[in-house]
Amino acid sequence: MLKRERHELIMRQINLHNRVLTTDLVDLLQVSEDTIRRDLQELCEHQKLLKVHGGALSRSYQSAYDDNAIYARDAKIAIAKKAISLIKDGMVILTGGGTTIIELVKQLPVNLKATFFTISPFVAIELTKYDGIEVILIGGIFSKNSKVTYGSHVISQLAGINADLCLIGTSAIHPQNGLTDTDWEINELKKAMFHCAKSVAILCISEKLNSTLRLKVAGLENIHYLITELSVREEVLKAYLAKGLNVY
Amino acid sequence: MLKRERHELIMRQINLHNRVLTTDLVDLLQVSEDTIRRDLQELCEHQKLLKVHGGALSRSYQSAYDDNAIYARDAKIAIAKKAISLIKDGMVILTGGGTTIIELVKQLPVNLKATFFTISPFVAIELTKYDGIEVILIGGIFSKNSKVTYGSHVISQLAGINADLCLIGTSAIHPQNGLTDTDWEINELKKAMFHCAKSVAILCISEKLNSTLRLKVAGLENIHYLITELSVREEVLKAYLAKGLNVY
DNA sequence: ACCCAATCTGCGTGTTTATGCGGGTTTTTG
DNA sequence: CAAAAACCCGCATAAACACGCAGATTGGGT
Repeated sequence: MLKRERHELIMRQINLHNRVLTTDLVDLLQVSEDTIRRDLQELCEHQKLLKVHGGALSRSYQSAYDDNAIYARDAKIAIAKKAISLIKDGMVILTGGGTTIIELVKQLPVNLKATFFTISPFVAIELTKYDGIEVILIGGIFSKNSKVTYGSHVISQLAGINADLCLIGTSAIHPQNGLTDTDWEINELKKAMFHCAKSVAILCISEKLNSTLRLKVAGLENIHYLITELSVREEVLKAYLAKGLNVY
Repeated sequence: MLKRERHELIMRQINLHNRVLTTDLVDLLQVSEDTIRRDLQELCEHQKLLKVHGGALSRSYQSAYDDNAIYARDAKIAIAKKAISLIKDGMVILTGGGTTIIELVKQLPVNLKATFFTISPFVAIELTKYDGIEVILIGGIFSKNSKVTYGSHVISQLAGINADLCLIGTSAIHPQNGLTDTDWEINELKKAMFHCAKSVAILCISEKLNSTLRLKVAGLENIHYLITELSVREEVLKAYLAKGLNVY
C-alpha cells in the first residue's frame, strides 16, 4: 500500500462521511496507528482535512453555515430530539428548510433507514452523511431568501408524493389563527406539502407560539403534531392541546 | 526489451490497475530497479503518470484528492476567469457540480443577468448571492458521492430545457478517447446535459488532460470549448486544437 | 564492415523516506 | 480522579531513492 494511495482513500472516506476515526482507518488500511496519524497530520498540513483528537473531519463544507451562529440552538436541538421519536425505519418523510430541520437531521440515528424528500439543499447535503437514507431533492426555482426550491414546478412534483410524515418549521403559530407566514409563494408551497403527507409535524421554538403574521397557511386542524422545546405541562401549550394537537 | 516496449507495458499496467509498484515492474520486466525508476521518471515528466515513493499512480486516480476544495485552487480560479468570457447577459446556462464550477460562480460579475439551471445544490447556494441571476435547481435523487442530483427524473427534466451554454467539469479528458469517467449514472446525466445545450464547455485543470477512465461520456466532437489554466500555446493542448476545439 | 557518438543499462555507494515499536504524556470519559 | 484511549517523540530498520561511473547497445555515416 503506497502512502499516496492511503491518502487518496482517506480523503475518499472524508468526502463520503465528513469524518473518519483513526482506529477505523487502521482497520481499513491495515497499517499501524502511527502511520495513520502521520498521514492525517500530513493531509492536515496540506489543508486537505481538519485533524481532531481521534480522527479527522472534512474541511470542505463547514462553510455552508456557521454552527455557532444559529439562534436558540439549544432549544432547536431539544426540539430535534423530540421530533426524532416520530421517525421510524422505512418511513417516507417530507421536510422543509430552516435551521430547526437541519438540527433535526444532525441528530438522526446513524443507522436509520428511510427516504427523505426535501425542498432544501442544505437539508439534502446534511442527509448525505447517512448511508441508510435515500435523499430526493425536489427541484424548482431556488429562493434567494428562504434557500428552498419553490414555484409551480415544485408543487406539481409534490402532488406525486405520498409521505408518511411532513416535518416543517414555522414563523408563527396561534391557537385561533393557526399557521401564518409572510411570503405568499412559500405559503402555497407549505399548503401543498401538508396535502401530500399522512401526518404533519410543526417544529417551533416557544417564542414563536401565539404570534400571527399576515398570510394564513393552514388552520391547526391540518396539523397533527406540535413540537417545542417546552414541557407539555407549560401553560402556554394548553390552548394547543385543547385544539386536539399532539404536543411534545 | 526496448525502452519503448517497457513504457507501453507500464502504461498498460497503470491503466489497468491505476497503480504500479516499482518492485513488481522489476519482476515483470526483468530489469534493474534503476531502469524502472528512470522509466517512471521519464513517464512522469511526460505527464503520463504520477510518480510516488514506491511506484506510480494513474494521473486520473487522484479524483478524491482535488475534489476537496483548496487543491489547485489558483488553477481553478484562472479557469473560472476564462470561462466567464463565454457568459453574456440574458443567457440560459446549465451547469454541473464540482469545485471548478463553484469557483466560476464566485468569480461571476455581480450585475450579470442570466438564468442558471444546475444539478448541484452547492452551485445553487452560491448563485443566490447574485440578485440578477435566476436559479433553478433540478431535482432528483441526491448522490452521496458526487453531491449532485441524478437519475431518470433529472434526465427527463433536462429534456425540457434548452440552454445556450453547458458548463461542466470533468474527471478525465483525452484527445482520442474523449471525455471519460467512472460512474455510469453520472455519465448518463452528463450525456443528457450535453444534448440540451447549444454549446458545451469543459472546464479542466491541466493535470487531468490526457488521462482516461473506464467509461466514455462523449467524444470531443460533442464539445465546443475546452478551458484550462494553461496558455493556448502549451504543447499538451495542440492535440485538442487539432480536433477542432476552441481552447482557452 | 567499421567506427563514433549517443543512449541505455546495471552496479556500488551513500542518502532519504516510510514505517513500526517502546515509553512517556495528554485528552477523554465514566 | 482514575482508567482507557489517543497522542507525541525518538529510535531502529528496511525499503526506496539518487548519483556517478563503466560496460553494453544502438544507430547512423563513411
